[in-house]
Amino acid sequence: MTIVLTAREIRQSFIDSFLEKGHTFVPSAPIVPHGDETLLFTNAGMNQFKDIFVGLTEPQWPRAVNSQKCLRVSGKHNDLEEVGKDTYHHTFFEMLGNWSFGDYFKAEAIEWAWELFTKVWGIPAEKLWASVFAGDEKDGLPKDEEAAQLWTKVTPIPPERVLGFGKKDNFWEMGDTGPCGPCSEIHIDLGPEACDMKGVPGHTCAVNGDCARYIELWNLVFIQYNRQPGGKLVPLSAHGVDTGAGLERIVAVLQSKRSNYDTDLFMPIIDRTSELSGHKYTAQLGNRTDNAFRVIADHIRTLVFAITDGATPSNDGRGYVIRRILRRASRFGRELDMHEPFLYRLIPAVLDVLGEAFPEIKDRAEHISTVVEAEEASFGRTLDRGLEIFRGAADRAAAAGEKTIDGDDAFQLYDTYGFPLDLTQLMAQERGLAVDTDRFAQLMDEQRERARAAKKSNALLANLTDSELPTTDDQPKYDTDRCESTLVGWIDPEGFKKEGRVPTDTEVGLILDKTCFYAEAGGQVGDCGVVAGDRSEFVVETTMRIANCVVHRGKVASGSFSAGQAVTATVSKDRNAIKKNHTATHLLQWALQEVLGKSVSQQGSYVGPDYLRFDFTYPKAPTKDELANAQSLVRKKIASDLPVTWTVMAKEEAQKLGAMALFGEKYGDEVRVVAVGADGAGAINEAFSREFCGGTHVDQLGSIGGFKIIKEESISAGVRRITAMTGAALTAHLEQASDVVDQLTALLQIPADKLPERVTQLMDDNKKLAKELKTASKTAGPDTMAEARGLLDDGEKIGGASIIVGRLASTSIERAREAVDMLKKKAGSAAIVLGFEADGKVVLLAGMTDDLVKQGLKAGDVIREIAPIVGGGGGGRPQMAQAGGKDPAKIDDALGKGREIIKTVLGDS
RNA sequence: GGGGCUGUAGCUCAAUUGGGAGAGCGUUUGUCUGGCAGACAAAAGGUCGGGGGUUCGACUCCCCCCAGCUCCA
Repeated sequence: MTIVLTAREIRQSFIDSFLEKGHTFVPSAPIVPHGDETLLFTNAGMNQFKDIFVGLTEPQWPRAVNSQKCLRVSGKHNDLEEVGKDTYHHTFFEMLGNWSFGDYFKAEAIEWAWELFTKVWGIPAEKLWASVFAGDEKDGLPKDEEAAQLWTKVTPIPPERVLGFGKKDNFWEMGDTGPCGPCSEIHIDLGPEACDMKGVPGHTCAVNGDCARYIELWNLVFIQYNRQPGGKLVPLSAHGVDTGAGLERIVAVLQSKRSNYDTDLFMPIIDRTSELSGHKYTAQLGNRTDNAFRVIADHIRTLVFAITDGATPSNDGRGYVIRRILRRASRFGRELDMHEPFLYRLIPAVLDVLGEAFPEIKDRAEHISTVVEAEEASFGRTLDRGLEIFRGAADRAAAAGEKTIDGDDAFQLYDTYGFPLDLTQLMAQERGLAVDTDRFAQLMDEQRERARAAKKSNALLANLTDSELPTTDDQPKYDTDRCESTLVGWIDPEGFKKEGRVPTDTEVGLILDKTCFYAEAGGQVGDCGVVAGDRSEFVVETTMRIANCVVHRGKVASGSFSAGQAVTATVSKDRNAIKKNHTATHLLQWALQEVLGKSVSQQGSYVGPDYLRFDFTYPKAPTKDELANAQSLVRKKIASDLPVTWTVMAKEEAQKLGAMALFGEKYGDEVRVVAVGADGAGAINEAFSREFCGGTHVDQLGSIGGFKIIKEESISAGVRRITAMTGAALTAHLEQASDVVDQLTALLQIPADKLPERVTQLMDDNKKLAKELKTASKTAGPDTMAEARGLLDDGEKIGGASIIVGRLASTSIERAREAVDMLKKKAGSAAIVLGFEADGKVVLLAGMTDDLVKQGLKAGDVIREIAPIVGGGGGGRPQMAQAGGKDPAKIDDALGKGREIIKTVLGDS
């Protein structure tokens, strides 16, 4: 009898078996790579080791083993569209891997992989096949004979089951440049019955033969080359091993399941979906509802992990990818007749499956749920609006007698209103219409092209893939803001350099052997300041870190620089303000947790010289009182003037002390802990606030000076942002505010505390007066109505129509218009042109009753003719038109002309 | 980073080529019915997102900014 291992046991046995072989377990890096803007999400096990393979940094361990959380939703590896259609594509998956950094190579990698498969997991050896790289002429690479021979030497596999394949299958590259090498894969033969291409003409089951009978289980990559920007391959001196085995697939094989979705990694989620929707999952491919089950199960896993690690749905970057995945899942929920938010109700099922291996998702459960539910609701609104617009487009197509909906309409629906194309097609189909998808695709390409054309790269850092950057000693940043150092080299758009000179006015990134500048990290901005040589000066605008190298970015202000030169690095005075803000940020987080509870956890922060910003998870808006309490707690601590200390300790130890870490941030084995309220590193357990933090801080809380929350707002569902100020910036801010108050009290001659009341009263009074004025002006002043009646009495007649043309005393446009209306009513049939002067300008009004309009006499025409006479222009509708002008002396001329036109038109008819 | 759309009464939205800021719902008051549901009538409620510009005149046209939605990267 065979024992079926659970996914949890399989993951653990992989790790254990490599621990026994001298590997160090390295926990999964966050799925959202915080420091790396070139990568949206962690998409391969090797991401966190990239710097090691590229040679930017030294490995901490010769061998490592891990289970990496991976997301494949964008860029080179994008599996989003494939999910659900088959049994094995996922957006989120775990990659099991063992690693050698210049340590063991092909022989051990092959032998240990075989041992794990056949001995530990008991996969029958006769079902396994191996593949090796068969060489590539274009790259001038020979067949990987070494690997081919090792297979038969270190494992009992017969030579006929070791096959060679080309670059596509057996040469692995991370990107266009960088470390790469041939790889060797282990495939399993699941037997003829597993083939899903039976009956396809010309199909024969084979390794890499596209059917489900032979599937790849493990990829062993032998890193031995570096691909340079021109495409040239250079052998690496230090070899490495990078292996990757998708946990989901391994679990399916070991649990004898046809599909990854049938394993205990997915079934609990699918079962829950089934409960919620009332639909049954039948594990069929090509079935609409089963497809939906798979998509939903896959996507909710992705959402849980991405949101835990700090991504949040938004309209650009990572957040946008998250939003799209959520919407896709929500959309597929409709296939299962779920129209209300449901995804958030699947989260507990995901926690049950993966919460033990990745405890961080449990800690964030409430936050994930808030975010997901809010976003589902928002998508519901988007769909509703889209439905309206779709109706319009479909009606238009139907009215024009078309059988297809315009590609432009479908695109607009998608591009502007976020209405999915497949939904548009589905709904079109229901109305017997098709969608012009060719046109849609064309518009999509145009949009892509526009975006590409607008893209500009960060030129300074464009060519660093190959550079071996020196390590900078930046320990002085914690002790001093001025230090002596030596210029090691610099980075310009061509890459890292140490030969030649950097002349005046050039923008580069200087690299020193030692620096007191703080490189941007953990929310704290990079320092600015000056790097000075004997007769030269470099102004540092910001400081950043690439691997272990600190780059001072800025411009040569005078003289020139060359490598080897002695320099003095001086950090700007802003540093003091930054320190105050950073320590205050820690106090704020502590105070918020005191007041709002433990659901407050840091989501991000900004610490600059002018102000600080702290983003944290919290499901609703804190009340005024809660904010005031938090603020007062912070101030009390500042007044207490307790000391701030820091120390470096093992990560486990720090965690035991309860030090707070940023969710989704990656930390090394040794961490720096900043403790507030402890006197010296030995007393760190006495501190009331302990945080993992590499930033710079004040020594005593008292020096922060003051603290004030300036603003509290929501930045997305479940995430709040507090902006606050300290020190000199706060003083300046308050100074400015108090100046305004002083001016107002002087102006209104009342005490400051009465200001709001008085201003409200003034506003009310003003409104009242404006209204009174409006009614008063109807009765006061010249009696426009009477004047108008006078004009009517004096007016001549043509046919039955009164011709009323005349000048009024200065009045308002409104009253004059009312007079025109009155005249029309009174005369029954009338052609009216009135003019008057107001504020040195001219206003002309014309009005025609409908019967005259029918005869061709239009107010607009008349007004357009006569307006130029008073130096203006005008227009309007046939019944009523209006003009303005600058020359009051010509009013009578204009009126005369108006009379003439009216007579001409009416006389002719 | 680059496009598209939207911003008008408490809410949902109208306003022809630039020329009277409106509707429905809601609110308040009054009337009707024994009370409620409701019906009828009246009223209140607007920096037309903000700032420039063009024009005699801008909700409307142009430019900039802000906010929301949405697509591409």
